[in-house]
Amino acid sequence: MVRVRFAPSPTGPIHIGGVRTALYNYLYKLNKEGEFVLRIEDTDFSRKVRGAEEYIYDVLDYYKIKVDEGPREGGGFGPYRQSERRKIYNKYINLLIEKGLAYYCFTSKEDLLKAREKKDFSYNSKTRMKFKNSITLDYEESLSLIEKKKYVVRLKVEGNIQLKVTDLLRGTITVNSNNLEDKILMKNDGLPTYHFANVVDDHLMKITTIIRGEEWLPSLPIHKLIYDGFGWDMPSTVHLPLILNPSGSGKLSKRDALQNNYSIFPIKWEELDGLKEMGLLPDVQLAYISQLGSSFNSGDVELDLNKMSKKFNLSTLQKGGARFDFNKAKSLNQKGLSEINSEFLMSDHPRVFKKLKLALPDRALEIVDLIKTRVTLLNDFELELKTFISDPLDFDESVASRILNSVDLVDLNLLKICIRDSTNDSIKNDIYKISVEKKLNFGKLMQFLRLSLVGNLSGPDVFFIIKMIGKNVTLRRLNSLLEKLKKQ
RNA sequence: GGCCCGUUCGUCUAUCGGUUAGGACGCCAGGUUUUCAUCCUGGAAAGAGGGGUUCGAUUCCCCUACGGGCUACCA
Repeated sequence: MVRVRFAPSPTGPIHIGGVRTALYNYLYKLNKEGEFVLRIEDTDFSRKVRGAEEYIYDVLDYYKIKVDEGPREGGGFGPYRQSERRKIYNKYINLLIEKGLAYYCFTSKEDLLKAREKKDFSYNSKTRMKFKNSITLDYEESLSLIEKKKYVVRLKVEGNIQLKVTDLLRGTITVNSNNLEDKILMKNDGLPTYHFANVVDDHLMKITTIIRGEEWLPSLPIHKLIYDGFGWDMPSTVHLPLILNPSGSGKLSKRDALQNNYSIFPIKWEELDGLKEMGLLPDVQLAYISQLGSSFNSGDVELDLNKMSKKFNLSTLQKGGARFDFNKAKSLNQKGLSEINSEFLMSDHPRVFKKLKLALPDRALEIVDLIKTRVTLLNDFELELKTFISDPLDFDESVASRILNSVDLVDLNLLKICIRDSTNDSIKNDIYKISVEKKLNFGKLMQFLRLSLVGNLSGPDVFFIIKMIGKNVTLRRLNSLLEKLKKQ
């Protein structure tokens, strides 16, 4: 049974890098018919942000990623918030200390800071003898310091050992333990650091495959040492390439997004708009994100999670970092919108279509059916739909004068009669007939008609608009423009 | 600085020793259309550099360069 986990820390809104990690874990779980665990890694009290855990759940809900076990769902391996697992960590850290694989360290933060002023300082097998810890101090002294609770627990890393770790994506990596530190496992506040909590939890929660970001790769040897210390098997790991800023310089950042008018967040966080607010469909977001760092969903892009999971395969993963490209996401959105069922679209996004439904309840569906092929973002509907909801407020004057240069205002009045006396199906022919009879430019007549209906020269098919808004409204708009021009 | 991971069109990617190095987005040109958009057709566009190994390297190895990550009592 494959068990995967998504283990974010609630230190702020998760961004699409986190979403991709969640997505790949979820797809892998679906593909292998396994289980998906959500674990909240909240061991850093000072960085904890209110609402961040709710945001994680909101985002998973939004994308329809279903959690099998987690803080809200429960499960047989809880609690699923690390802050609620202190007892467990205490038990296991003691085990490690008893085995002589970890030790108490009494060096203050200040002394540590001082030691770091020396270049290339590392707290390791060579330097640990220079500090106060349960290895250098005698038993009595250590005990009294431990009782004062002013200690951390460090992993005892033996020097000069060639360590081998294997990553499913990156193969075997060899590191000499001289390059490793005696990492802190338990902090002064009695909570574990990431390295320790992570290993203990993944083992206890029976995680079989760890899929996470590449930023964790350097600490893999430390984790390996902890697993070995306990005599536990290490889960398989996959370290995903990072998602980079569009410019390619560095990890995805909020600042870059803000400056370049895109978003790295799924949904609104405080004042920050997410991709949702920018008008991207959730499944399009996911499909796009799925392409960053892998090829399983390129070509005929799959938007459905279940179908996506059928294609998902670890062997399609890429090793190099991938830049985020908002324009490509937009293009995918345009395709997604043109293919989506209009009824679903309207019921999923009621706010976008509220005014239209009010104005033309019987025709809204038909209008959306057409307009959805013309827009890129959900937000574009507002502009495109305006024509069907209300009369244009003003007209492009330069276009009007250009038309009047070649067609007389009196002749333009013929359009009114034409529309009044025609049926929906015959309008086009009738206008064409007039243009021939009166030797008028058909194109110019059309331009004028469009100008009166829309206010400028772009927009959907004129006759579609007329059919939707009806003859009365059409004549009203036509009249309004004619009157306006007559006065000039 | 040290350690680790990477590097194919501008971008996301295909290629698992022999290909005219393929696709997608973007870009350019043309076509369809009453306009804009869509849509269709075509085009320009890539193996970081240098050494090996091999009959043959984008593919395997080494070096260099460049990029990224880590280097907290943060995750």
